[in-house]
Amino acid sequence: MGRAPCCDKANVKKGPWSAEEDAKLKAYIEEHGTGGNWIALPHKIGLKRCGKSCRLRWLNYLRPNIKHGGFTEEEDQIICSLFISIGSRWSIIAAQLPGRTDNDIKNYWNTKLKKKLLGKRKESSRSHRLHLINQSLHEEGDGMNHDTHSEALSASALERMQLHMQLQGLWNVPLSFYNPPALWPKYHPLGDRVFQTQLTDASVATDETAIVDSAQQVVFPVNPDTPKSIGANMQRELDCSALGFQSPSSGGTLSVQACAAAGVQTDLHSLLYCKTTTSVGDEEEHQPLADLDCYKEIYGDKESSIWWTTTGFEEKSLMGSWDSGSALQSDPMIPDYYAPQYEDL
DNA sequence: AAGGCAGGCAACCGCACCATG
DNA sequence: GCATGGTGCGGTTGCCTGCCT
Repeated sequence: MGRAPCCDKANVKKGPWSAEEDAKLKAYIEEHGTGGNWIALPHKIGLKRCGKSCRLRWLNYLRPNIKHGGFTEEEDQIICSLFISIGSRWSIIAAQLPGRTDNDIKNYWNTKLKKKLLGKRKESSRSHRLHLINQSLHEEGDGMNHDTHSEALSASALERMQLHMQLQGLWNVPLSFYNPPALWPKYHPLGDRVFQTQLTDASVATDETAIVDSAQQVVFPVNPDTPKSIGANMQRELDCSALGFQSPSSGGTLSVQACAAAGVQTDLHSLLYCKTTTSVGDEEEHQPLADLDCYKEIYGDKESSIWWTTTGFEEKSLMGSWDSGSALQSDPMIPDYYAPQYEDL
């Protein structure tokens, strides 16, 4: 037996909000706040809406300082960076983009960014290759149930892996370079300071708004507007993985990551906008992605080529020959999905 | 001009988490 | 420790709009 519904579904209005409803809700909340109870709120103001619907409307549309559409290139890069690292944690991603809502970002990702990055590819070919991969893992691995393994490869994880491969294939750098914790502070309003702190003194962790890891090291500054639950979620993320920086004192590779942080903007930018920047003196040279040698090598010249190539994925994953900088081993989040399988290869 | 189709977006749904008694 | 209610979140749905044939 399921739990009781939060409202009387027969007596609540559904569908698009009218201007009058918007005005009522906005006026009430601006004057009284939510009162800490969304369920009771619609009754107070005479709206025949579910409390959850009111909350959603307020958070995604009526709330002050909400931005709609017009995502900037920098925002694109932040979204992509974070998605690659943490997957579809839209609320966490939204917390890094002031004025953006998780719903907005989710829609933007699903309708535009994903297509931009992953490109058009033949679904059948992709499915076939995934089947081969799963089959190989099943045969060579620990005898894990094939179906179970397939299910373990969530769509989100697959997309993230694909993005990893895109980046690695194009720039031939260890995927650990894309370790986003090195990026988050960079992008965050507070980030420069925190990031500099990382570079100079890993022991400093005085910012009250920062999340601190078990070693009392600042690993991520929390947006003051971030709901507590989001902060808690992020803390869990950080707790359950090696997401955080490796500090110089712990023998980490911060300088490399710092370089990577500086470079990843360019990399993602290139993927997103199909151009690459090559420093030639003070000049920047833009060239179409399809003209790049590495692109041709990976994707081939023919339009029918798919991005998911032997050189890009299968060779490494099926033969268990990931580089020392292997994405799946170094990415702090990927192991959630893959580690148990790859350990045995 | 009309019908089909795909993309974009707002909103809904169900589940998980958290606080409280 | 358990039950209950409120909230947050991600996935999904369905409507609207513009484009194509």
